[in-house]
Amino acid sequence: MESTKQMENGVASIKEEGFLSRMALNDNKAGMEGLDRDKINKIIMETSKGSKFYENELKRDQQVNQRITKMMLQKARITEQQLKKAQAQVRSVEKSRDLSRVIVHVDMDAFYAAVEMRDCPELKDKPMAVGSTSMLSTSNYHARKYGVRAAMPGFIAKKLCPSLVIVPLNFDKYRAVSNEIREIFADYDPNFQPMSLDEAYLDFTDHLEQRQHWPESARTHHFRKKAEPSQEAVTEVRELSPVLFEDSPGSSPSPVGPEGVHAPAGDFEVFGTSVEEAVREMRFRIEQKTMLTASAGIAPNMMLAKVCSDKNKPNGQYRLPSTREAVMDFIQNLPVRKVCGIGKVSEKMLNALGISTCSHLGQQMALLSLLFSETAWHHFLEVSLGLGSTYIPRHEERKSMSTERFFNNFNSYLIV
DNA sequence: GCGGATCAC
DNA sequence: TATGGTGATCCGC
Repeated sequence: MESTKQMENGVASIKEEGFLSRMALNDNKAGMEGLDRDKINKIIMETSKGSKFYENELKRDQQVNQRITKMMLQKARITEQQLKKAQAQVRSVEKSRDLSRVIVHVDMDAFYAAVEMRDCPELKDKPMAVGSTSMLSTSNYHARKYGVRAAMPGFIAKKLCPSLVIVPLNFDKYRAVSNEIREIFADYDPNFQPMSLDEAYLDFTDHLEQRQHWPESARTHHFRKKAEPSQEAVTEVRELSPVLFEDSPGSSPSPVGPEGVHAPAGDFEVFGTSVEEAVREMRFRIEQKTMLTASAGIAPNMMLAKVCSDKNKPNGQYRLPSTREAVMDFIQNLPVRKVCGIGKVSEKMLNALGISTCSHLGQQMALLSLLFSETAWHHFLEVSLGLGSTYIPRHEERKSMSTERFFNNFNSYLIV
């Protein structure tokens, strides 16, 4: 489904079919819809050709191709016994499904770029990226329209978008903002797990239980006040927030439901007691405190929450209901590449077997048990069933995670 | 165990 | 001119 058309365009005289999957623009992330990928990839390839980097990538791609060839040879035989074993495992893993937790993944929108835009309003209208001529960390929406994105070298980005402004990294500033948002995270889950400066997993379960008994006053939050409060304070403040994307979906409109959720009437807003309201409240507080927006995903486990947080990015949220049906529906057409832990190489190997979505994964478990390691296979199995971790380790526990995982895996062997 | 590969940020 | 730096895990030796 990928690059044959591009190859015909003479982008490269490379025999290897999938080399572009390594080099080319990665549209796995948000904000890349509807741009001229062929043209962008052509520039990327032409600029890269002949460089040390290019040769190295070529070599590594050939190694992957060898792995695939080897794998295809093994594909030949599959025993009845292996098929039975696969089915037994599916049943035992299914029994471990836990839908009782509410896991949230939060992710700041274009974090570094958004911080720089906030602090330098002239940048708002310009295509801009944070990093250097060698490497960009992130870019704003305007730059993304040109194909400029994270992990792209700045000098290639300049070819794609000559007017691009590159702002150097300002880690102290990002750390300070990160501390601000982490204070808010802690109100919802004191054991939240930060993944980086701008991203975290939270377990909302306990918060939600308490929240049911909270009075409105505890769920009321104010808009940021200006130093000299004018009548237009609220709207003025809203304009301060950096506009990241033109087609931002925005927060899901607060449903005026049985809880009586109201649109903001004055300089404050009352949030309801549902998960969605709690997460909306958290994002509201982040925006009021930092003038930056965040996106969030709500799901019964970490793997799903992460995928969900990408769904309505930027400045949006998505909730996946905690039922087996909803989860399986959601998984059905989900590309395997979207799943945390499945990267470029795994994707390419799975594609070689005709597997591109999670439902394909489920259909091919017997085959995969023959071609992949026990741990990789087990991971694929969980993904195909929409399973993931429901336990978020606290900071201190992270170091002992390796033994933790060992025991979990070990136990699942014993069950079979 | 150790080095190489993969993955995520 | 020029394609990150780091930490974690897994795999095969």
